[in-house]
Amino acid sequence: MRNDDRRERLRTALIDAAEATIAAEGLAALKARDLAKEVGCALGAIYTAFPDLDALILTVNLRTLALFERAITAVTIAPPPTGAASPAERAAAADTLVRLAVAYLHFAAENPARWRALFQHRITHALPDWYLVEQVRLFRYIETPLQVLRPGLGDRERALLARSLFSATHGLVSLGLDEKLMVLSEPVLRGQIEIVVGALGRGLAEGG
Amino acid sequence: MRNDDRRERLRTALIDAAEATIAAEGLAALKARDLAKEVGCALGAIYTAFPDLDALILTVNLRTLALFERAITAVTIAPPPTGAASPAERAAAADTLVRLAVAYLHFAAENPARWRALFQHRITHALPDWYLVEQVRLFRYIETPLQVLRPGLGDRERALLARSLFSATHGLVSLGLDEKLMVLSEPVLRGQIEIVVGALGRGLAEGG
DNA sequence: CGGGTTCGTGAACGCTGTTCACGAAGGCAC
DNA sequence: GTGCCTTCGTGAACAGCGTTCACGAACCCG
Repeated sequence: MRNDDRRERLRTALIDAAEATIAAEGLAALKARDLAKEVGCALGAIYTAFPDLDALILTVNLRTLALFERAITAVTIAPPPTGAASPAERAAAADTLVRLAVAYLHFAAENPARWRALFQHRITHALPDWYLVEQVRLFRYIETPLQVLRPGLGDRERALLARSLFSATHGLVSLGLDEKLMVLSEPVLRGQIEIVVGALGRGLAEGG
Repeated sequence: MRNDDRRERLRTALIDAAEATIAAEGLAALKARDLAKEVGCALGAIYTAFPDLDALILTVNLRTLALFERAITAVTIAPPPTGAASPAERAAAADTLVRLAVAYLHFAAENPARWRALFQHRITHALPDWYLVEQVRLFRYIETPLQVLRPGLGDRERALLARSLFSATHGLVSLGLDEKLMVLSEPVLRGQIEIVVGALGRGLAEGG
């Protein structure tokens, strides 16, 4: 249908424009009227492509997650071989955790507005499934080295610990870059992450 | 002066009403018109007592910080004696870090709306000095056990590490309680905090 | 009691996201 | 091609927000 084509064109045009605005000026600068003007459609047309601006923002955030994944695939390790890991393999796994955390910091520092939109955005409705699936998938990057470091953990415990490790790292990056509590330069913050995540890896490896 | 008295009455009435609203319904429910109706003043009168709602919110947040301090004084340890700490003292310091983190979680879980207002609030202007001073003061609760655990650290490094430890804990609590990433019950989250902060303490104590 | 100053008042402003009656445009039967 | 029906974008309008400001009341002082 010609109509569906136009709808799809409008959708992508809106996503592109919203992404550009968020990346350049932040989530707070995203206004419905500006958006309509940029893509050359009427104000109400936005709401034929998305139920509300929240849904549009969520779609932009999905793109950000895809961008982020491309940034961390470089520091990933292979899935663990069956059987006990050697001390060297354990050390490599701990090191991967640190590299992942540093990669997270680096992405946040390089794409501050995009990255902030991921969390600054306050949800009213429940998150859609396709967004949650993406989150779960990304956590595997943490679970893999964790499986080497703590092979005794069950699937649920490992998934939970992976989320906790991410949360801790996110706290470091979030408060370190945001001007609310402190503003740290990226090198200083990287040092802190290496210290904290490094200590975490050591502590997790030794503590039973 | 009679006028100054009324201004002061208005100020405290506004803070009280704002605090009650934030505690009961969250920061998003705080509206200028509702506030004026509750304290029985005109809409414009709010702006004779505070430059804008942000300043009022910040004052409420200061009260929250005071509340929080009362909640953590119970788990504090005495300032470290000069000289090297015994292994038992080091273990006690590591344990204090865990207890502080758990106390932070507990406070956040008990006062969710108040606590969220501390961070949900997006700043436009720079934070006022009296607010920053309060923040610095509260960080000493973390720095004290840290000084026992890592006596070799300089003042700046210790202050930085204290902020990093707080940031990591805040990440755990923030993402664990907020429904964005996951919703964990307080006991489960407490377990995660004990695991992560415990591992952090061990890793920091051993790693030079 | 008059005159000057100070202060609260609330209608109004500018901005927001979202809606909806309307008119234009597309598709279809004849 | 023509008439009709449906379908869809349009943008004025709505409800709500924080903030402002001319105005009138209330106060202080001589």
